[in-house]
Amino acid sequence: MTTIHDVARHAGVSVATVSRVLNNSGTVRTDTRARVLAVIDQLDYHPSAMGQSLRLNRTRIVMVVVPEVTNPFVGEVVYSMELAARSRGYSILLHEYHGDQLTDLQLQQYVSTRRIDGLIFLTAEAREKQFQQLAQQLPTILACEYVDHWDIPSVSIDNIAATLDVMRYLMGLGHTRILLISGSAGNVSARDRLRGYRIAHEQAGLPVCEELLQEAEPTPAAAYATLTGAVERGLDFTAVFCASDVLAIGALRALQDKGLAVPRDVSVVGFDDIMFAPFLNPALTTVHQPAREIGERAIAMWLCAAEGKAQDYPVTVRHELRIRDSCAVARR
Amino acid sequence: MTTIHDVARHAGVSVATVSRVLNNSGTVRTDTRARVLAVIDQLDYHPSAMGQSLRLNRTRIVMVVVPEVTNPFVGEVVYSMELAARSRGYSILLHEYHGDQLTDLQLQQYVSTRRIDGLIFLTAEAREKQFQQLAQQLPTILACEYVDHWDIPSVSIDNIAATLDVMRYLMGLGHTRILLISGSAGNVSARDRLRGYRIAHEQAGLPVCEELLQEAEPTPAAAYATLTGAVERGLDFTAVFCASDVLAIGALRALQDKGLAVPRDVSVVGFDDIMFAPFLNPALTTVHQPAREIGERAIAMWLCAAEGKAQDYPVTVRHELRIRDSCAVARR
DNA sequence: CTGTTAGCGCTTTCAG
DNA sequence: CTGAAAGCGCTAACAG
Repeated sequence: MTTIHDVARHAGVSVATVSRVLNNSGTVRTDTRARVLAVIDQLDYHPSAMGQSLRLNRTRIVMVVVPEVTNPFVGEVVYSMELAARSRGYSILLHEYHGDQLTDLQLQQYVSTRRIDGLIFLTAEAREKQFQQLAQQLPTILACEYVDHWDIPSVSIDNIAATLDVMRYLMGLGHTRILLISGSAGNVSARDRLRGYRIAHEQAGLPVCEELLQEAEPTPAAAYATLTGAVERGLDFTAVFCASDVLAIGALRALQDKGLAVPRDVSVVGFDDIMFAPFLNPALTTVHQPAREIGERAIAMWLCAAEGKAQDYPVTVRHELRIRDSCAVARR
Repeated sequence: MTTIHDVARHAGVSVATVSRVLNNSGTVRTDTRARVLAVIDQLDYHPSAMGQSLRLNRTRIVMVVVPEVTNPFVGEVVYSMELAARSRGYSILLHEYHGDQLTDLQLQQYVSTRRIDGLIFLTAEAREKQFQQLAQQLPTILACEYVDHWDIPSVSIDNIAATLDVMRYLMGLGHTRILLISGSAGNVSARDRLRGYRIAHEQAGLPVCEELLQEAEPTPAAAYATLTGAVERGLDFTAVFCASDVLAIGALRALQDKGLAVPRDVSVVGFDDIMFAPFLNPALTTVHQPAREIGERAIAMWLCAAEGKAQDYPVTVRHELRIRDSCAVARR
């Protein structure tokens, strides 16, 4: 392993000088610099990240805390974060989070041992307290969600407005009994989508029927089970609004298996617009979230926060209801 | 920031002693240990990861190189790797790889600057040379793929056997003109699936019709375009075998949009068995890969390699053809 | 059983 | 413009 000392010795200069040419800091005579550069090249020298980290007290690693990489929407956001971070010399440490205490502890460990320079949360989850505590210790950004009473930089769509778009669209088609399948309640997005659901009913002067509010684990299988159960119980509804496309895929199938045609008998709307949405059968009407943009903005905002610069937040990016083939006029 | 020196001072011992109790190394008198532990607790001391890294020359970070986190199958593998790694005190640094020179360079940088302890490749891609070079420098595992002429620990299903299963199933249903949509050619899995395709034809005494061999980017949209084009050109086939479920989703839709019913007119088979496969319409017949198991085994194997222990490889895990509703007897 | 000490590889102040 | 030296936080060899 060749170190800065080897380079210094071979070039006949001190390590300080090598460091200067490495970092373009201080002043180095042109010919000295050339000599050092030549040796660096010849020895194929690369400065040790650990040495630098210890000295500078930063790792150039930011941890991305996600609820489920397996969800293509999350994957897309993480993907763009990785590219954006890398292009700025940072790396992404991936961390799955499912709201358990052990993970809380592990997260705090990462922070305490200074293994990471900062955090980006893709989920604010139920454990807001824990997250707030972490956010106090390191630069932190919230992506995909927004929490009113928490003063932290965030980038997301307006989840409530998006839900209202969906609800108004559905109500415009004559639907009044809309089944909501949301993710677990701790999730802010789920909360916002529920909130939007209620507001829409209020605005339309319609009562919210609590039995139409269903929760499911974030898998198609769970949504399938939930919806199958609802149909079997004879629950009365003409449309289903799923808090994510992942859920919608299970919902679509459950309805079809129960002999209900989509959209003829029941309309279905998803959320996220994952890459599969337009190719489902029927093509899924859903809320498009600019995943790539969210990822890139989150990284940019994190960098900004890490440099201690002031910035405006929350940042709200544009969503869009993509109308495809899974909704029709209510027949009842 | 509290350091080991603070702890030592407060406990009235030397840093060596603190280090000993921290690492359970050497011998420490019970009461001394208790005193040190108390101070650690009181000061809420956590050893600096950077200090340890520099000293021990390891980061406890392993880089996972993936072709596309956005693919749910890949997501699932990465997910299980993250959990498995974490439970052993390691973290996952995510790195998207698309076969470009810049990324090759960045990967080498990570290795040269000793930012990571090792590598796990989810793709062997075209750039085998580059990967082999990296593998020489750090403990490396290949997951999901197997390369005959490359002596490296790997864990994967038997891609050729799996393809043969698919082909025999399809041929058993009377299909002789089977369209193959594979990912980009550099990909080993794609190569194996193509190889299996050819072997099956040979065994059946059927000629391989080159025009039935199609390539597509790994997105449903690309598969959709490819297949739509094939149908429009009047290409004659009764079944489509997709090298991944992601492709199959696009294929399914393309056929339906062209007025071809699946499976009545055309049969479709996917690969991977992502969580959406059973919920598609029709439910997709596909090859199940044990994603979780692959991820866990890969981490275990990496650890083994990192400790310099000998191990048997390649490890072949079980695949399974999951027959669902997207295939039927050929009508021509 | 415990302390002293020498680094791991790097950056940066301070002198010159 | 350059070098000497201190020190980031830690572990481990060595001495006692």
